[in-house]
Amino acid sequence: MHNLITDIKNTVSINDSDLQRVLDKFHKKEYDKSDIIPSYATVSKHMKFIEKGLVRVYIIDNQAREITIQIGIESAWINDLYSYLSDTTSNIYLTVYEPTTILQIHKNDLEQLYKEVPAMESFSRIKIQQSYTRLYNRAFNQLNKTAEERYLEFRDKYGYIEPRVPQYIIASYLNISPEHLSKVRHDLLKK
Amino acid sequence: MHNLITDIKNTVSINDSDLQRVLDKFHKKEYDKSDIIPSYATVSKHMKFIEKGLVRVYIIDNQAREITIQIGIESAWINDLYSYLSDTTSNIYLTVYEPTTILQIHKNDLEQLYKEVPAMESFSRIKIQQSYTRLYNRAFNQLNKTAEERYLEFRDKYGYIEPRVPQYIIASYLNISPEHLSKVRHDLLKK
DNA sequence: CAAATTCCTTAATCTGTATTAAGAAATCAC
DNA sequence: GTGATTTCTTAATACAGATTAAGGAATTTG
Repeated sequence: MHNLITDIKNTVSINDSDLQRVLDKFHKKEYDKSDIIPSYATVSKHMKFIEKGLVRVYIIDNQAREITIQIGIESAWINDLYSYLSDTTSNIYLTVYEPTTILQIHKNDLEQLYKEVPAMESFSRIKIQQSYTRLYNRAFNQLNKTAEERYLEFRDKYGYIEPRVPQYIIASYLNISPEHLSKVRHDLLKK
Repeated sequence: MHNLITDIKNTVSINDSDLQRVLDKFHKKEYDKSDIIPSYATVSKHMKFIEKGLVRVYIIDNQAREITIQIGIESAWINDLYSYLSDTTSNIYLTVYEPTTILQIHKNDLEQLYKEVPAMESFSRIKIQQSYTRLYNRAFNQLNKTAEERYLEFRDKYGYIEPRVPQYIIASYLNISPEHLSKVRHDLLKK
């Protein structure tokens, strides 16, 4: 649980006994490459932390195209926060691209912890804020950028993820066709 | 403060003395049509509630185009939540389209209230969650829709706002050119 | 290691929406 | 109410990126 402990300690200050109480509520789940983590059509009831591995979060739009929302690796939280927060059915798919260890906590347990360990209420608020700001950046900073600019920004921020997933998944994260990403990369080489 | 009281009571349960304590921390600001509410290049320190009126929230992109993020009317919260949450300088402009009454609370006062009035911590969490889900919907549900579909969805959800602002502002909210919105509307009439 | 499958590239064509331009309609200010 | 300003419409042209198609490269599987 090394990465989880680091993540909590980096986010809030918490003493060791409280931390232990929190960790006790997490459950480990192991997945293999190509596994699907159940999410679609269910109501999300867990906050999920990637202790190790790589998971893609995506939706399928009304033209049957996959749009990648997040490519999560070690120390990322993945979840359909929308479903989790609003108790609605999830539209999100989660698939595993590397052997992956998930540590997850049930919403009920987390909400119980808010009462027992005040730092955790803070923790959740901060995590939701981070999700908000990340989504905001993605939605608006990329609204006025070309495919090439978006790709360069992605490489800049998340370049270390690039070699770990097929290129068409990067394309679907950038919301461009795989063919166009291929062209963008080709054109960049000539510059 | 009628709309604010209603909004708080609709969001959390709170007794009258606590409510009064909360209301005491809000300050009233009046603006006229065409006024600019200071925001750009400052760090947002207030949660702002529109008691009455209409305010447009927008950014200016790197091609000097305005992109409308939110068109807020009575009972809407408007803010650069990104700036407010992350203590960074705001990129957002706020302009007033009708005589407007804003009720605002300072971040310090609100955080103080979290300690004195627990319902307010809940209140903030719920409001941030709502912002998140709204942004999510806008970012992803509209990603795979044509301009026409987005316009129809807008009219469906926020049609009552349409007559209160110029059409080119709706266009910039939908992220299309005013000319194209004009065409979309024209084509819809023929259907 | 061969065959199958998945992934990537190239190139031609197509499409939705932007841009430019200009005039018409509506609204505002004196 | 008239002129000035703002907003909306129409239409021609331009362009970023999608789609389609097909072949090549890489990776996986038996």
